[in-house]
Parts: sequence; C-alpha cells; structure tokens
Amino acid sequence: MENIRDIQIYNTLSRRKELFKPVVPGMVGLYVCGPTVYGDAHLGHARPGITYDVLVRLFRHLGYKVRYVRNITDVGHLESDSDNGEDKIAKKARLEQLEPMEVVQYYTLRFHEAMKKLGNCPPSIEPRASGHIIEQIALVQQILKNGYAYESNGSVYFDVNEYNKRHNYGVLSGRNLEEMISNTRTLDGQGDKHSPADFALWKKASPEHIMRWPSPWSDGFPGWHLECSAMSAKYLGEEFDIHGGGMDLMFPHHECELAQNTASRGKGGVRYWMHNNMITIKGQKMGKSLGNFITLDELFTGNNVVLEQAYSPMTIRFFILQAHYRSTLDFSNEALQAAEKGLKRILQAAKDVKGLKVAANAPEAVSKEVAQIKENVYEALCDDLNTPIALSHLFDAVRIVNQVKDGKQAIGAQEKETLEFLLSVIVTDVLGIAPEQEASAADNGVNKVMDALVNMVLEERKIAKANKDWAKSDKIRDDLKAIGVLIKDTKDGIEWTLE
RNA sequence: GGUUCCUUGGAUGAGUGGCUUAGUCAGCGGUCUGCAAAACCGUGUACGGCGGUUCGAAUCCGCCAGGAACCUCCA
Repeated sequence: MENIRDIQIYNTLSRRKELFKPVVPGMVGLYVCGPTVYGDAHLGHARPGITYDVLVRLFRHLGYKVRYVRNITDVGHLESDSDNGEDKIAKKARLEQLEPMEVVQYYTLRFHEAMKKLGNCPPSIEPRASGHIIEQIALVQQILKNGYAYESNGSVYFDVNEYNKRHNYGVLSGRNLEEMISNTRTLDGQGDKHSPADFALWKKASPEHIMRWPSPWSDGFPGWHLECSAMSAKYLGEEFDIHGGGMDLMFPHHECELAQNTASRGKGGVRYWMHNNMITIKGQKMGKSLGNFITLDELFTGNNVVLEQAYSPMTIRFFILQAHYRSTLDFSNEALQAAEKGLKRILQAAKDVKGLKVAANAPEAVSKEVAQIKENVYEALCDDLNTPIALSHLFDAVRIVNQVKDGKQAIGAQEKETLEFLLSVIVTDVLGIAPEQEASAADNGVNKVMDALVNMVLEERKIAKANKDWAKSDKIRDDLKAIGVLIKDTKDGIEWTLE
C-alpha cells in the first residue's frame, strides 16, 4: 500500500487538469453511468468499464477508501425524446415477448459476466432506476417546489428557461441556451413542453405502456436523466467527488443531471466530471445507431465477420489501456494483434521476474533506473490516469527483467523486489492485467495428467536431441505445436506453455 | 447550419515551446541457437498544408484542407 499522493484529474467542467481533493479526506465517492440493459455490451462499453475500474484500483492502491456506484438503467430511457418515443427496455420486451424485467435481468447478467472477464472489479453499489422510483418522485417534487419545473397534462418537465435565468444550462457541455433553441430541429410541435429545450422529469404513461408507477401527477415513469441525480445523491451524498461516463453522455444526459441537482438543492453536487472518449472503427464512432459495433462476446469468440480471430478479454483490456482514456481509440485487427503480443510480453516478464537470480550488489546505474521506473509509473498514473505512459515505463522494467534473465545484467535483492512490485502489484492490482483464467479443467486432475504426458514426450525429444536426431526432435516440436503446446529451448532447459 | 475537437513514422499510440520528440506491433541488421521460438543489442526522411509570433515550434496564433463528436438514442 502506497501513501496517498497527489492525483491530477481532467475536469470537464473547467476543461483542465485539476488537483484531486476529496470531499472527505481519504475517501472517494465515484458515480459512473452504467448501461441501459436492452442489448449485449459491445467494445465501446468496455472502455468506461476499464477506465473507471483502473481509477478505482489506483485510488484504493494509494490508500483511499472508495465507494464506486454504477447504475443499471432499466426504465425511462426512451428511443427518442419525442412524445411517441418508446422505452428501450419495453420495446425489446415486446419484440421478444418477454417481461421487461426478464430483459433487464438477462442483459444485466450478461453485462456482469463480460465486465468480470475483462477483469473489472464490481461496483460497491449497483442501483437500478426501477428500484428508486420513490426517490425520483421526491426529487421531482423538490424541483417543482423550487419553481424549476411545471406539470403539463400529467407529465412534469424541467423548465430550462427558468433555470437559465439564475444558473447556466450548458456549463458542462459548453453550449448556450439561445443557440441550442435556435438550432433545435423542428419536430412536429413540442407536445406538452413549453420550450423545445425542456426535458421530461416524469412522463405520463400511455395506456399500452407496461412499465408504470403511480405518482402525484399520473401513472407514469421517470425521465432518463432523473435516476442518476436521485441515486448518486442517495448513495454518495449531495456533494460527491467524481462523476464519470462516456463523452456522448455529456449532453444532454449529464447537463440535465447537473441542472436537476442544482434545481433541487442549489448546487451541482459533483466536484469532478470525467468523460472517456469513444472507440472508433474506421474512424467512426462504434455505436448502436451506425450498427458498426462488435459485442464483447463476439470479440472473445471471434464470431463476427470483421474479426480475423478471437481476442481474449485481457487483450481487450490491454488494448484499451494502451490509449489515454480521453483520446479516441480506433479498432482494427492489426491493433488488437499488436496488443495481444505486447500483453504476452509483459505477462511473461511478470512470471520470469520471480525466478531472477540476485547478485550481491547491482551496478548503480541499474539501481537508479529501477527506482526511477517506479517513480515514473506512479507519476504517469497520477497524471490524469495516463496508462499508456505508465505501460511504456513498465516495458522498461520488462526489458531489465529479460536482460537479467539472459545474464546480461545484474540486480540486487532491492531491485528485484521493486521489479516484482511493478510487474505484480502495479500490473495486476492497479492496471488489472492478470493472466487469463485457465479453463475450468484446472482442478479436476486433467492438468496433472497433461503435465506428466507432455514431460514424457519432452523426455523423448531430449534423447533425440542428444543423438542429434533433428528430424525426430523437430517432429515432436511440430506435433506438440499442432495441439497447442509451444516449446522453447532455453539454456536452462526446455520450457513449454499452452497456447 | 451551430458548437467542440482531432490530423504524429509501415500499423497503433504518447508527448506539447528547446533537453534522448515514449512505448507496443511490424520491418531490417546483429548476438544467442543444430534449427526454431523467445530474449537482448542496433536500426525509423513521423508530427496535414501555408503563413505568423519566437533566439528557437510538431508543440502558441491565423488561414486552408481533410476527418470526427455532440446538437435525437448511444459508453
């Protein structure tokens, strides 16, 4: 456990990096917008999952106590903001002839599974919108009471113009209200709204709408933006540290959330807004609208025409960590394949570092370099979560490990300890990069038998080699390779790994 | 149309006034090896174009070109 040190975080509100100062010393409250569960998670969903996971891991590593809240949106998220916009969950349920909550349950479990495979820690609290209707109604009442909302035909809308008289609607996303209104695409009227910029806090349900709850205004359902305001305040308090999410949520979702917070309790409630950038494919955003997304399951199995092969969850994680979270990251087979090899290299070194021989004393240059690498890694991570730079320094550590392994460099016990720390604690605990979980065969004895068999075959090969029977020796190597056993002849003997 | 952002070598992707202009992958040369694999060492005409500011710019400013995101749902 390291001591708490300064962390810089880029705050969307100020558009610059700021020194992180928690509301309560030593504690971090983090709220991240989770998925709307009406479909399988795709590569794009992996990004916030991994980004905020590393943030949480870093804070914890540095000694902070973190409460990580990530919601599940299971109601209120409409296909469009027009009056006939259908609820995403309800639509899926109708199409599949399922109960909406069956849809929610199914995709929530699939989401959890994918996040787990990617090595993400589960959130401390994972609240659902449908479980917080009471809190959301109370929030609407408070906003009404404060004069920033109006009821219209059973629905309640946020009065953006009224709000903007005293506050600034648009601070977060950097736009101004007049421009927004003048640029609003003309829909066929605006229904019950007073202004096109207004957004729904509560919507009256049409007769066929199944997901509905009683409220003072109508049987209906909460607006999409409401859940995050209600649940973040409930679990993290009216003022908390960090709110994260994808850049595409900045407007309108986060802008509205901020307005709701301010309208109900007089302050925005969030100290640092963090936004991760998008994953692109051929330069375009991967997303539902363009239909150009690849689901995580497809990536893990290779089952998608654009994929040349399957990519392991850790490869995906490594791929994402090799780019800074505020940059776009372009998907391609080539890039994933590069990530796969880089990952393998770092994991191999993480394994090798444990067996390194230690010299009585190390050259001063190496000693200094190793210490410097550790410092550099921390500096990068604490500089707005610069994982690509942190990884580049970790590869310096990898190089030293390999040099020592090859007998071309000497290190002392102290250096070895630091290298081990970097490649286990930092790589595994902080970045969450761990060797892939072996198949479930791990404990049923199959592995023991496998070990014994491979070793027997290798013994044969050793004899062949001793007799300079290269044909036989190579055949054994090729045959083993065909079933996925890779052989390396090293000066310390033969090593083998499963592909 | 409005707002904002981006354009770095073969691919990916950091950096952001000068310092060695990361790293990963690929390529090339070498070491090691029976060969291979791995590893190590060496190796890269890179900063969209044109101007300007500056002693000095890929980094700041302006214009141009190309691309993207948001403005409707999206992580």
